Amino acid sequence: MLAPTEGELAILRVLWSDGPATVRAVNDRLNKTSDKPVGYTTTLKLMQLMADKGLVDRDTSARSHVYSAVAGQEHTQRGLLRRFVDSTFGGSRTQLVLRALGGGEASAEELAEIKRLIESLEKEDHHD
Amino acid sequence: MLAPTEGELAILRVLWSDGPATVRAVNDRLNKTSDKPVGYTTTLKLMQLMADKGLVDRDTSARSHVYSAVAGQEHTQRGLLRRFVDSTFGGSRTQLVLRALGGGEASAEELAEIKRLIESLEKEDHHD
DNA sequence: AAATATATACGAAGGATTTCGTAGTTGCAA
DNA sequence: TTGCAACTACGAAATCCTTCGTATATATTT
Repeated sequence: MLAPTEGELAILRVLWSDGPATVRAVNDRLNKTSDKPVGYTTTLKLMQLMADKGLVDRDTSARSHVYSAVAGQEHTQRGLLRRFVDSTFGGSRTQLVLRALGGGEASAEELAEIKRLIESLEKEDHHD
Repeated sequence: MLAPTEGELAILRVLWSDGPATVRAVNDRLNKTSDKPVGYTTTLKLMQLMADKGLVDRDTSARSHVYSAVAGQEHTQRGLLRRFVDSTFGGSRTQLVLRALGGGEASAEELAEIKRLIESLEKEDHHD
Protein backbone atom coordinates (compact mmCIF):
# COMPACT_ATOMS: atom_id res chain seq x y z
CA MET A 1 0.00 0.00 0.00
CA LEU A 2 1.30 3.40 -1.03
CA ALA A 3 1.87 5.98 1.69
CA PRO A 4 -0.47 8.96 1.45
CA THR A 5 0.93 12.44 0.86
CA GLU A 6 0.20 15.34 3.19
CA GLY A 7 -2.83 16.46 1.24
CA GLU A 8 -4.14 12.94 0.95
CA LEU A 9 -3.66 12.40 4.64
CA ALA A 10 -5.76 15.45 5.45
CA ILE A 11 -8.57 13.94 3.43
CA LEU A 12 -8.17 10.51 4.98
CA ARG A 13 -8.44 12.04 8.42
CA VAL A 14 -11.83 13.43 7.51
CA LEU A 15 -12.97 10.06 6.16
CA TRP A 16 -11.73 8.28 9.26
CA SER A 17 -13.47 10.63 11.63
CA ASP A 18 -16.70 11.18 9.69
CA GLY A 19 -16.99 7.94 7.77
CA PRO A 20 -17.82 7.73 4.04
CA ALA A 21 -18.39 11.18 2.59
CA THR A 22 -18.81 13.17 -0.60
CA VAL A 23 -16.24 15.54 -2.01
CA ARG A 24 -18.42 18.43 -0.91
CA ALA A 25 -18.57 17.20 2.66
CA VAL A 26 -14.84 16.60 2.81
CA ASN A 27 -14.05 19.95 1.28
CA ASP A 28 -16.32 21.77 3.72
CA ARG A 29 -14.69 19.96 6.60
CA LEU A 30 -11.20 20.84 5.41
CA ASN A 31 -12.13 24.48 5.10
CA LYS A 32 -13.67 24.53 8.54
CA THR A 33 -10.64 22.89 10.11
CA SER A 34 -7.68 24.18 8.18
CA ASP A 35 -6.07 27.58 8.14
CA LYS A 36 -5.98 28.29 4.43
CA PRO A 37 -8.95 27.69 2.08
CA VAL A 38 -8.96 24.76 -0.31
CA GLY A 39 -10.80 24.98 -3.62
CA TYR A 40 -13.53 22.47 -4.31
CA THR A 41 -11.97 21.13 -7.50
CA THR A 42 -8.65 20.78 -5.72
CA THR A 43 -10.21 18.42 -3.22
CA LEU A 44 -12.10 16.67 -6.01
CA LYS A 45 -8.96 16.08 -8.03
CA LEU A 46 -7.06 14.78 -5.05
CA MET A 47 -9.82 12.36 -4.16
CA GLN A 48 -10.02 11.16 -7.75
CA LEU A 49 -6.30 10.48 -7.72
CA MET A 50 -6.66 8.69 -4.41
CA ALA A 51 -9.33 6.48 -5.94
CA ASP A 52 -6.95 5.70 -8.82
CA LYS A 53 -4.23 4.79 -6.35
CA GLY A 54 -6.56 2.61 -4.33
CA LEU A 55 -6.32 4.75 -1.21
CA VAL A 56 -10.10 5.21 -1.17
CA ASP A 57 -13.14 3.36 -2.47
CA ARG A 58 -15.72 5.24 -4.48
CA ASP A 59 -19.44 4.59 -4.74
CA THR A 60 -20.58 6.14 -8.00
CA SER A 61 -24.17 5.00 -7.91
CA ALA A 62 -25.48 8.43 -7.02
CA ARG A 63 -24.59 11.65 -8.77
CA SER A 64 -22.51 12.72 -5.81
CA HIS A 65 -19.92 10.00 -5.39
CA VAL A 66 -19.30 8.72 -1.89
CA TYR A 67 -15.74 8.02 -0.88
CA SER A 68 -14.44 5.87 1.95
CA ALA A 69 -10.96 5.15 3.25
CA VAL A 70 -9.60 1.73 2.32
CA ALA A 71 -6.91 1.33 4.97
CA GLY A 72 -7.67 1.89 8.64
CA GLN A 73 -6.27 4.82 10.52
CA GLU A 74 -4.18 2.67 12.81
CA HIS A 75 -2.59 0.73 9.97
CA THR A 76 -1.79 3.92 8.08
CA GLN A 77 -0.36 5.64 11.14
CA ARG A 78 1.88 2.66 11.76
CA GLY A 79 3.25 2.82 8.22
CA LEU A 80 3.88 6.55 8.36
CA LEU A 81 5.45 6.19 11.77
CA ARG A 82 7.87 3.56 10.55
CA ARG A 83 8.99 5.76 7.71
CA PHE A 84 9.33 8.77 9.97
CA VAL A 85 11.31 6.89 12.59
CA ASP A 86 13.66 5.63 9.91
CA SER A 87 14.36 8.99 8.32
CA THR A 88 14.48 11.12 11.44
CA PHE A 89 15.54 8.84 14.28
CA GLY A 90 17.61 6.27 12.44
CA GLY A 91 14.98 3.64 13.09
CA SER A 92 14.99 3.99 16.87
CA ARG A 93 11.46 4.10 18.27
CA THR A 94 12.92 4.68 21.69
CA GLN A 95 14.69 7.83 20.54
CA LEU A 96 11.43 9.03 19.04
CA VAL A 97 9.54 8.48 22.28
CA LEU A 98 12.23 10.07 24.37
CA ARG A 99 12.13 13.13 22.14
CA ALA A 100 8.35 13.23 22.19
CA LEU A 101 8.19 13.14 25.96
CA GLY A 102 11.23 15.28 26.72
CA GLY A 103 11.27 19.05 26.54
CA GLY A 104 8.65 19.59 29.19
CA GLU A 105 5.75 19.48 26.74
CA ALA A 106 4.06 16.42 28.18
CA SER A 107 1.47 16.85 30.89
CA ALA A 108 1.24 14.69 33.99
CA GLU A 109 -1.88 13.01 32.62
CA GLU A 110 -0.16 12.12 29.37
CA LEU A 111 2.78 10.67 31.22
CA ALA A 112 0.52 8.64 33.46
CA GLU A 113 -1.41 7.26 30.52
CA ILE A 114 1.73 6.20 28.76
CA LYS A 115 3.10 4.64 31.92
CA ARG A 116 -0.08 2.60 32.24
CA LEU A 117 0.34 1.43 28.66
CA ILE A 118 3.91 0.37 29.28
CA GLU A 119 2.96 -1.54 32.39
CA SER A 120 0.24 -3.38 30.55
CA LEU A 121 2.68 -4.21 27.76
CA GLU A 122 5.16 -5.51 30.32
CA LYS A 123 2.48 -7.67 31.82
CA GLU A 124 1.77 -9.15 28.38
CA ASP A 125 5.41 -10.03 28.06
CA HIS A 126 5.39 -12.03 31.26
CA HIS A 127 2.29 -13.94 30.28
CA ASP A 128 3.85 -15.73 27.30
CA MET B 1 13.96 27.80 10.69
CA LEU B 2 12.85 25.85 7.64
CA ALA B 3 12.29 22.13 8.00
CA PRO B 4 14.76 20.02 6.02
CA THR B 5 13.50 17.74 3.25
CA GLU B 6 14.27 14.02 3.18
CA GLY B 7 17.41 14.49 1.12
CA GLU B 8 18.59 17.35 3.26
CA LEU B 9 17.96 15.35 6.39
CA ALA B 10 20.16 12.53 5.12
CA ILE B 11 22.97 15.05 4.70
CA LEU B 12 22.37 16.63 8.09
CA ARG B 13 22.59 13.23 9.72
CA VAL B 14 26.07 12.81 8.29
CA LEU B 15 27.10 16.25 9.51
CA TRP B 16 25.69 15.58 12.97
CA SER B 17 27.47 12.28 13.34
CA ASP B 18 30.77 13.17 11.66
CA GLY B 19 30.99 16.89 12.33
CA PRO B 20 31.90 19.49 9.68
CA ALA B 21 32.68 17.83 6.36
CA THR B 22 33.29 18.43 2.67
CA VAL B 23 30.86 17.51 -0.07
CA ARG B 24 33.13 14.65 -1.01
CA ALA B 25 33.12 13.24 2.50
CA VAL B 26 29.37 13.54 2.83
CA ASN B 27 28.77 11.98 -0.55
CA ASP B 28 31.06 9.05 0.21
CA ARG B 29 29.27 8.52 3.50
CA LEU B 30 25.86 8.57 1.86
CA ASN B 31 26.98 6.03 -0.70
CA LYS B 32 28.43 3.78 1.97
CA THR B 33 25.27 3.95 4.06
CA SER B 34 22.43 4.16 1.59
CA ASP B 35 20.99 1.57 -0.73
CA LYS B 36 21.04 3.47 -4.00
CA PRO B 37 24.03 5.51 -5.23
CA VAL B 38 23.96 9.29 -5.15
CA GLY B 39 25.90 11.32 -7.72
CA TYR B 40 28.52 13.73 -6.46
CA THR B 41 26.98 16.79 -8.08
CA THR B 42 23.63 15.83 -6.65
CA THR B 43 25.01 16.03 -3.16
CA LEU B 44 26.89 19.19 -4.05
CA LYS B 45 23.78 20.91 -5.35
CA LEU B 46 21.74 19.90 -2.35
CA MET B 47 24.36 21.20 0.05
CA GLN B 48 24.61 24.47 -1.87
CA LEU B 49 20.86 24.91 -1.58
CA MET B 50 21.07 24.09 2.10
CA ALA B 51 23.66 26.82 2.51
CA ASP B 52 21.34 29.26 0.73
CA LYS B 53 18.50 28.29 3.06
CA GLY B 54 20.68 28.67 6.12
CA LEU B 55 20.48 25.02 7.07
CA VAL B 56 24.26 24.69 6.98
CA ASP B 57 27.25 26.98 7.35
CA ARG B 58 29.97 26.90 4.74
CA ASP B 59 33.66 27.61 5.16
CA THR B 60 34.96 28.57 1.73
CA SER B 61 38.49 29.44 2.73
CA ALA B 62 39.91 26.28 1.20
CA ARG B 63 39.19 24.97 -2.26
CA SER B 64 37.10 22.20 -0.80
CA HIS B 65 34.41 23.95 1.17
CA VAL B 66 33.63 22.63 4.61
CA TYR B 67 29.99 22.45 5.65
CA SER B 68 28.51 22.20 9.12
CA ALA B 69 24.97 21.88 10.42
CA VAL B 70 23.52 25.07 11.86
CA ALA B 71 20.74 23.59 13.98
CA GLY B 72 21.42 20.79 16.44
CA GLN B 73 20.03 17.33 15.89
CA GLU B 74 17.78 17.49 18.91
CA HIS B 75 16.25 20.80 17.91
CA THR B 76 15.63 19.61 14.37
CA GLN B 77 14.11 16.34 15.51
CA ARG B 78 11.77 18.25 17.75
CA GLY B 79 10.61 20.41 14.87
CA LEU B 80 10.06 17.47 12.55
CA LEU B 81 8.30 15.61 15.31
CA ARG B 82 5.90 18.44 15.91
CA ARG B 83 5.00 18.61 12.25
CA PHE B 84 4.58 14.85 12.04
CA VAL B 85 2.42 14.65 15.13
CA ASP B 86 0.22 17.40 13.76
CA SER B 87 -0.31 15.86 10.34
CA THR B 88 -0.57 12.23 11.37
CA PHE B 89 -1.85 12.19 14.94
CA GLY B 90 -3.84 15.40 15.08
CA GLY B 91 -1.31 16.92 17.42
CA SER B 92 -1.54 14.23 20.07
CA ARG B 93 1.89 13.17 21.25
CA THR B 94 0.25 10.57 23.43
CA GLN B 95 -1.38 8.92 20.43
CA LEU B 96 1.98 8.89 18.71
CA VAL B 97 3.67 7.22 21.63
CA LEU B 98 0.89 4.70 22.07
CA ARG B 99 1.20 3.79 18.42
CA ALA B 100 4.98 3.60 18.61
CA LEU B 101 4.91 1.29 21.59
CA GLY B 102 1.91 -0.79 20.61
CA GLY B 103 2.00 -3.61 18.10
CA GLY B 104 4.43 -5.74 20.03
CA GLU B 105 7.49 -4.20 18.43
CA ALA B 106 9.00 -2.76 21.58
CA SER B 107 11.43 -4.84 23.61
CA ALA B 108 11.39 -5.11 27.40
CA GLU B 109 14.55 -3.01 27.58
CA GLU B 110 13.04 -0.25 25.50
CA LEU B 111 9.94 -0.21 27.65
CA ALA B 112 12.01 -0.09 30.81
CA GLU B 113 14.08 2.79 29.52
CA ILE B 114 11.03 4.79 28.59
CA LYS B 115 9.43 4.06 31.94
CA ARG B 116 12.53 5.36 33.70
CA LEU B 117 12.31 8.53 31.64
CA ILE B 118 8.68 9.02 32.53
CA GLU B 119 9.37 8.55 36.20
CA SER B 120 12.16 11.09 36.14
CA LEU B 121 9.89 13.53 34.34
CA GLU B 122 7.20 13.00 36.95
CA LYS B 123 9.72 13.69 39.68
CA GLU B 124 10.60 16.98 37.97
CA ASP B 125 6.96 17.94 38.02
CA HIS B 126 6.69 17.48 41.76
CA HIS B 127 9.75 19.61 42.39
CA ASP B 128 8.18 22.86 41.17
C1' DA C 1 54.62 21.76 -18.92
C1' DA C 2 51.03 18.85 -20.05
C1' DA C 3 47.71 15.72 -18.70
C1' DT C 4 44.79 14.21 -15.23
C1' DA C 5 41.93 14.54 -11.20
C1' DT C 6 38.98 17.20 -8.37
C1' DA C 7 36.45 21.39 -7.12
C1' DT C 8 32.51 24.73 -7.60
C1' DA C 9 28.71 26.80 -10.14
C1' DC C 10 24.69 26.53 -12.51
C1' DG C 11 21.06 25.49 -15.86
C1' DA C 12 17.76 22.46 -16.84
C1' DA C 13 15.24 18.18 -16.96
C1' DG C 14 12.19 14.90 -14.51
C1' DG C 15 8.99 13.51 -11.21
C1' DA C 16 5.73 14.23 -7.59
C1' DT C 17 2.22 17.07 -5.54
C1' DT C 18 -1.00 20.64 -5.46
C1' DT C 19 -3.92 23.97 -7.43
C1' DC C 20 -7.22 25.74 -10.43
C1' DG C 21 -9.92 26.90 -14.68
C1' DT C 22 -13.08 25.24 -17.88
C1' DA C 23 -16.05 22.10 -20.27
C1' DG C 24 -19.77 19.20 -20.09
C1' DT C 25 -23.59 16.81 -17.49
C1' DT C 26 -27.38 16.26 -14.42
C1' DG C 27 -30.91 17.71 -11.01
C1' DC C 28 -33.99 21.14 -9.41
C1' DA C 29 -36.55 25.31 -9.07
C1' DA C 30 -38.93 29.27 -10.99
C1' DT D 1 -39.08 24.63 -20.28
C1' DT D 2 -35.73 27.50 -19.20
C1' DG D 3 -32.24 28.71 -16.19
C1' DC D 4 -29.47 28.14 -12.17
C1' DA D 5 -26.86 25.26 -9.01
C1' DA D 6 -23.93 21.45 -8.14
C1' DC D 7 -21.38 17.63 -9.84
C1' DT D 8 -17.59 15.06 -12.49
C1' DA D 9 -13.77 14.99 -15.70
C1' DC D 10 -9.68 16.62 -17.20
C1' DG D 11 -5.86 19.45 -18.92
C1' DA D 12 -2.44 22.23 -17.51
C1' DA D 13 0.15 25.48 -14.70
C1' DA D 14 2.85 26.23 -10.43
C1' DT D 15 5.76 24.58 -6.99
C1' DC D 16 8.93 21.68 -4.76
C1' DC D 17 12.51 18.31 -4.68
C1' DT D 18 15.95 15.59 -6.84
C1' DT D 19 19.16 14.44 -10.26
C1' DC D 20 22.54 15.16 -13.57
C1' DG D 21 25.38 17.18 -17.43
C1' DT D 22 28.52 20.57 -18.55
C1' DA D 23 31.43 24.63 -18.08
C1' DT D 24 35.16 26.40 -15.68
C1' DA D 25 38.77 26.82 -12.36
C1' DT D 26 42.33 24.88 -9.45
C1' DA D 27 45.40 21.42 -7.71
C1' DT D 28 48.26 17.30 -8.44
C1' DT D 29 50.80 13.95 -10.89
C1' DT D 30 53.78 12.41 -14.50
